[in-house]
Amino acid sequence: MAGVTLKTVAKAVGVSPSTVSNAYNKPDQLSVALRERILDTARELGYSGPDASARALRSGKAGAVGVLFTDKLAYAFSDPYAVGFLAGLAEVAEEFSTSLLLMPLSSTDIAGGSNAVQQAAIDAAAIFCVPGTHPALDILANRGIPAVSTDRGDHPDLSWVAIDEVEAAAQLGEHLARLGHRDVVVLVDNAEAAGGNPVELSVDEVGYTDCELRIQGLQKAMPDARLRIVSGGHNAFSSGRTGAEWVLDSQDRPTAIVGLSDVQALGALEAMRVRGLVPGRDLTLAGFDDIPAAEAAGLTTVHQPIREKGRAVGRILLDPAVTERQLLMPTELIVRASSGPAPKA
Amino acid sequence: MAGVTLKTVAKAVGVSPSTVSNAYNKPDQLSVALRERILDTARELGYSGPDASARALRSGKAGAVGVLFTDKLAYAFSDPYAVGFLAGLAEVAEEFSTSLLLMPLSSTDIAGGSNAVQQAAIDAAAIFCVPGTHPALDILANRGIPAVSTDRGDHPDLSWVAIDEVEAAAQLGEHLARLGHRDVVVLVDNAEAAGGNPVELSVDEVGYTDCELRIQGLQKAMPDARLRIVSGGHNAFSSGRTGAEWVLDSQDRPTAIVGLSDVQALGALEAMRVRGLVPGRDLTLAGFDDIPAAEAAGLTTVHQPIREKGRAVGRILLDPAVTERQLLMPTELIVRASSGPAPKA
DNA sequence: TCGTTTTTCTAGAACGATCTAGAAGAACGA
DNA sequence: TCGTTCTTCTAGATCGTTCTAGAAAAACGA
Repeated sequence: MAGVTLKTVAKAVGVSPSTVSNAYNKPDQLSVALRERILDTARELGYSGPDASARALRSGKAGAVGVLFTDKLAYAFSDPYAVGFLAGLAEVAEEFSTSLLLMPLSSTDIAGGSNAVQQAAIDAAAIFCVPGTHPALDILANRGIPAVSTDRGDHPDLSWVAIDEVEAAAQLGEHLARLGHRDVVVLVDNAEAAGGNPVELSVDEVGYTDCELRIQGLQKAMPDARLRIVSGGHNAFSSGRTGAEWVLDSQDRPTAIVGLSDVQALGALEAMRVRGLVPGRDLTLAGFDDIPAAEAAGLTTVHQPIREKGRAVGRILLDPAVTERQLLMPTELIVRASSGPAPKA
Repeated sequence: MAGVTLKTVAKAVGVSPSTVSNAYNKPDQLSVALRERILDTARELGYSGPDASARALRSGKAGAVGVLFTDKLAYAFSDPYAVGFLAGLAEVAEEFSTSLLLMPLSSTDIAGGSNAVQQAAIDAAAIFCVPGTHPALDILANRGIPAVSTDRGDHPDLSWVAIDEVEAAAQLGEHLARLGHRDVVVLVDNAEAAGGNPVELSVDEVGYTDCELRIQGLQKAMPDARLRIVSGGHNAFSSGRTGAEWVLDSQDRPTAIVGLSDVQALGALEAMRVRGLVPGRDLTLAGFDDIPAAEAAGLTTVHQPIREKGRAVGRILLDPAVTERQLLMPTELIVRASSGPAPKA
């Protein structure tokens, strides 16, 4: 059973290895009768088709697309937004009989040679919310692996499927400004704040391109407002709650809180609920992404077509017919009950 | 940049290919000075480390674990239960610097040689809710790839991390029986019912082992009850709704509906809501899995430690120190507002 | 009938690494 | 000084395929 290779089968049937290979890969290159004889013999010998690694080596195709997430892989699954992206990508991957390789991005061994991004046998890569400065991106570029990012990069030859972050956030900012808000706290994802101790950051410390741009958009739309940036940790429900708790319990409460992701905003919602604060009346709360739970919670947020984003990335990576390399997706401000007029001072 | 291999670097430095290989993989096999010289030269030449496929071929290690889901990969992401499993698995994979390979299981080309299960370069596989009869499992066995399933199989040497499906369902059945229910519809995942046309099935037609066992458990706990099995399609919110609609609009309404997954039960909840039916009062509704949304919806369900299940599978696959090959996880009946006494006839 | 095309199959060289065994030289102890 | 051990490095085989180029046989057209 072990050690059965193409050669073994070839010898057993009495043909050349090439022919056995063709029996699997190019059925029209040999007679039907011979092909069947080969496949039968293979079955008998317990040969289960050409070895994946060898095939990948020789043909230069791995049959897999890598997926890069920031931070912990396990974290990615806690955000329905990320999961939606994955679902869209998986749809296209499935269509092209390609597997998805989820790679851990543990920053510890990025410098050394033994990290997943180096090791991975992939034909292309989808980059989801990874800062443009991350070393893994250099490694990919170095390996010559085509990649599509969910952030617009600076390089004109970079591929991406993104939204106009600034404009999207500006829409939300205008909405808040119109409601009279001039004191806003923005909840962001930030690794340094991990461990349950919320911190206030300057714009430069944010780290993620998309977050920076969204903050820019808010500022642009509400130039007179005071914007404070707060992080309760990684992008997660609990971080949103922790961050919001810190803000709500401080002396200096804002009139509105904006979560740069819905999961964070929903965490903040929980913090408000515990304190008996009604969103939209006592304090305005808004999110970003428009995940399914946002609708149920009545959360004002910015909708982005996440699943379609995943599909588009997949198509750019896998479909040779698709030539468009940079795609801007539409966004839409969804106003729900969680936002209301700022209380008169 | 292209075509730079170990050999190129070796020639440039003036050493043998083996030494360059060692510079990457066995740093203690050569002097520090030489190693640095090699790595520097590699950087200069634009060599980005040993090729993944070649390494995999020669060393026999792919650095990836395959994940098999039933049905469409994209579907898997729509169930928080599946996502939770994935998150647990990812946690452990991350720990071992191993990637996760999500493989599409399109049943069409399983017979032919060109499917993902054949192609995939993986060291091991996690099998999530795949019927024991699925051809992909044979392929894996044939390839000699160790696998851990989330269903208890018949073979004593098969690895699994599972729950006692019969017992778990029996707990729920007892609860329903105690409430006086004797007419129950069970909503199941079934591909044949796809397309929005709900069907009633016999036990033999269900297909999924876990579903069959759960039905057995219900029957065992409520021997006098009439159990009807209905499917609205794949395991998803919409199928649960469709199936429930069909049941609710029929002449022959049951007093209780059990979704064999929470997403289906929540879909049924939606169907009830639209019809003005209050769960727990007009009709009892119960689910299975206890996903986060179940709590918010007040759904009676059977809790299973899904994330821990994922972790356990990961450890069996990756941690050589773990010798336990079969693990039974605990379950717990969670009674919430959606279940109540059956109306007196 | 004879050249030409088509079908069917093969030899042998890649693909890019890692492994096994062992050689050359340095370091060591007595 | 000599044998022994340790460090550092290398030659060459090997992993299991697929690819390129072309040969042999069969089918075809005039």
